[in-house]
Amino acid sequence: MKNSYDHSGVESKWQQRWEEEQLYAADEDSEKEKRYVLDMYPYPSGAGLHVGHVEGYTATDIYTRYLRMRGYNVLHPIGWDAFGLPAENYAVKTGIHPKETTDSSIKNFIEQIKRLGLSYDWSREIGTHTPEYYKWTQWFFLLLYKNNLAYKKDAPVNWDPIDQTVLANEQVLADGTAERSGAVVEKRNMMQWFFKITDYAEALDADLDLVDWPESTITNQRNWIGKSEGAELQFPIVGKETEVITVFTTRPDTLYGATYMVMAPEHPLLDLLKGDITNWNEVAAYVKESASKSDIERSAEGKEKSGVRLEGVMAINPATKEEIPIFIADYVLGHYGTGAIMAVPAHDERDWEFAKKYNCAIREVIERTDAPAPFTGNGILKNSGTCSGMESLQAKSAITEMVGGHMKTTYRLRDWLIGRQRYWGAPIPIVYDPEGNPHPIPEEHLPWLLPTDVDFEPKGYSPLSRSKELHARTEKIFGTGWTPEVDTMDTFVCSSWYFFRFADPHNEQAFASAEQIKKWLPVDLYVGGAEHTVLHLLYARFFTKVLHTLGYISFSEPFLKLRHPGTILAEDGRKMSKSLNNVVNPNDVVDQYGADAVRMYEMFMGPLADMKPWSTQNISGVRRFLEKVWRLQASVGDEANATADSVLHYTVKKVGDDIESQKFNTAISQLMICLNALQSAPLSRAQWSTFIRILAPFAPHMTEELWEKIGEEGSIHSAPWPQYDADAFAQESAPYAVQVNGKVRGTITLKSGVSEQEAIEQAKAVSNVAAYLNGKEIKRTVFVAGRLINFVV
RNA sequence: GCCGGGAUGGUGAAAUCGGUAAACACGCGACACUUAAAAUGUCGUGAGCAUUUGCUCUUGUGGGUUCAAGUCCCACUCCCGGCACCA
Repeated sequence: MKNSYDHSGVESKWQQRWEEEQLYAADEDSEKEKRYVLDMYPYPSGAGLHVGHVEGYTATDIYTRYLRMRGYNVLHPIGWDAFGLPAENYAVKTGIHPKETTDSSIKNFIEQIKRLGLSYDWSREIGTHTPEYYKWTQWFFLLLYKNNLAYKKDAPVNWDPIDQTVLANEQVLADGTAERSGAVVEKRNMMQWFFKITDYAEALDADLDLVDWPESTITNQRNWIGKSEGAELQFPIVGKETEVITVFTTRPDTLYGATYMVMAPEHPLLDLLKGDITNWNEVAAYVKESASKSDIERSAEGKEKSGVRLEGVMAINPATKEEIPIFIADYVLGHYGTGAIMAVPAHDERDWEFAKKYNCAIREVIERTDAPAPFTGNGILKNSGTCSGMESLQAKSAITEMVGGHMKTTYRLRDWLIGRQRYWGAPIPIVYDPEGNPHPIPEEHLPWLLPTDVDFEPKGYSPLSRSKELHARTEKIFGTGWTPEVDTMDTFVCSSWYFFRFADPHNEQAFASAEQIKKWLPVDLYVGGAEHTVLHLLYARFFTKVLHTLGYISFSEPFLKLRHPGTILAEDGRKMSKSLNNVVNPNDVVDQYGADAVRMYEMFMGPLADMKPWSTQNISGVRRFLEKVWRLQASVGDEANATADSVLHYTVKKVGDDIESQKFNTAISQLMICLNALQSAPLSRAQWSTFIRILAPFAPHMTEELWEKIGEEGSIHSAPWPQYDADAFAQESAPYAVQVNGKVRGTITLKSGVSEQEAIEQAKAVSNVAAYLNGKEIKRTVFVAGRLINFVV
């Protein structure tokens, strides 16, 4: 077609030239103000890029290109989250080494990304599976280990029977299935490596106040951390001088209503009381049964609670001095609070239910008017000794103090299990002496290489244990009888610090130099999927806070501003999936419509954060817009299009503002409005130059070609963003709505400086309005400058 | 159950501070160009009534505040995401 725009020729021409010129490399020596714009680096899957990647990457690319034109020194890097299970599972099936599949997937990703014209600084590319990178992942492990933030513990853990590895709590969904494999997770007791993220629970919660993140992401993280303020109280045990039961409660004000106690079946005190418990067989059986169940299984069995009373032992309510019975029940969780509770059946639904079933005493200690029990609200205390008559909120600290307890904050967050019984990950840099004690591998032996002489078949224990090379290496360096740690690290460890590496990707002395970190970090804008709310985004914050406390960095939050692109659904409104055969492949649409059109379409679909369905029909609208732009170059001459000038100035402002707030859909609308205006008459070279420059971040290839065609030197993407003149679009006159009783009855055009009186005068004269006002008394007149006049009759 | 977000034409959506709802597109219809089609261009397009200038209704449902509500308040329905025996 003669008139139409040849996207493939133009796009490949410029992609090649940009690469040769390293046009998008961040400038280390520049004095210009920095900006760090980051995409969540992808897992390089065999399936290649999907349209969801394109959405987020285009958003940051537009923003990045805009910032460069505005004179910022921008860091916009990309890399690969390259360790992980899909490649390893593929290796199990085919025998092809994961490194091979990963590297070929990366190659494919690079090709696809380059075809989209994304302006990454390729000189900073990283891959977490390279020894140069995982050397520092291991260094981070040792840093945490040396600072008592990494420990090994025999603990009940989540076991994924399909992927044959343990998982972090964050990788198990609410329904008890594994986030990755979909398998129902089993509970196992295993010796495992943990990071002590709980040390940072308070900071992780509090510092969410410091960041500009989506509200839902902040709340979800808060929920996960689960901060809860209450009190720790001690209940003596009858006949025991040394032992007490410590409980955590958010309602110390209801202490007088505590008529029994419940401990988790795994509570350590149980062993000490063993000799006094007369029904030990029954108790032991219950403990054994509940130990075999995961938390999910415990709660999945419905709200029907079970428990066993410890016969022969009693506790003492420290407020009433009454002797009260003790139960064990699996609705009390061993890992939360102190693993024991005081039960207040009158004012807690769970305790109420349990008390009804096991015939426990129920005593109301809060005044209330309505009958149905239990009452969980606040109110005036009763039956509470000297505290009766107090307001329950005030009584919290008073009662706590009275019985010698203390106020206490607890968190739901648990430590991060980082060991994996799989091959394709960074080896944990630990060796064991012949007695089995762990020792950190000295830094000079890093990177501690992932051995290659292993079969990948998961057999319920780590494939690295089958590596002869790894064992030989360990003995050679550390001595006979020494053995290597054979678990590898969760890939989320690799991604917890990658954004630091981009600042200084080739440094061999440090994970990144202090100067380069200071120059580039923190990240100014971070864009990526919302599915990482309690995974990557929590872990990366944890690592950052550790570096902060240890004095490596001066800031405590890694990502100042975060945005999530919404899911792109298939044309049928369902999720894209291979099995539904409704996946849109970016390659195909780029072939057909060009990268510029695909980029602009994805931005034009709707607000970045919204879930939106793909529409092949709508992409042709954007393509049509680009063709109109292409044809407009024929109308460029010496004379300006006078009628379009104010629109053009306004568009410069609007597009700039919208890019800064990531409202790309309305920016594109405005560009369309502007084009429609420019088409009305021939336009000047200056107008054309302005228009293609503000279009450049969206359609980088076509605008670069047009820039060259008007004989401009250098790249349009290095050209300055145009200035606008606010006077040019200041309205000399504005249309006013004329309302009678709030209903529009006519419109008039008034000069911008019009007086209220004159406006009212003219409004009354509008014939349709006059008819409505005829013979009626005007009770009130409302005048809103630039908008409307409203007569109330 | 609790927390967060949302619901606007046939479709994707827009609407600074409460101020003419539906911008910009898609689709559809008519016309122009063409032997014809495609492409392109012009006009029209929330619903209904009247068709001439107009009138009535309309932003999930029901109330309220206000001269004026998509926007603020109260109650509810449904959808999406998260958490869920967390004491």
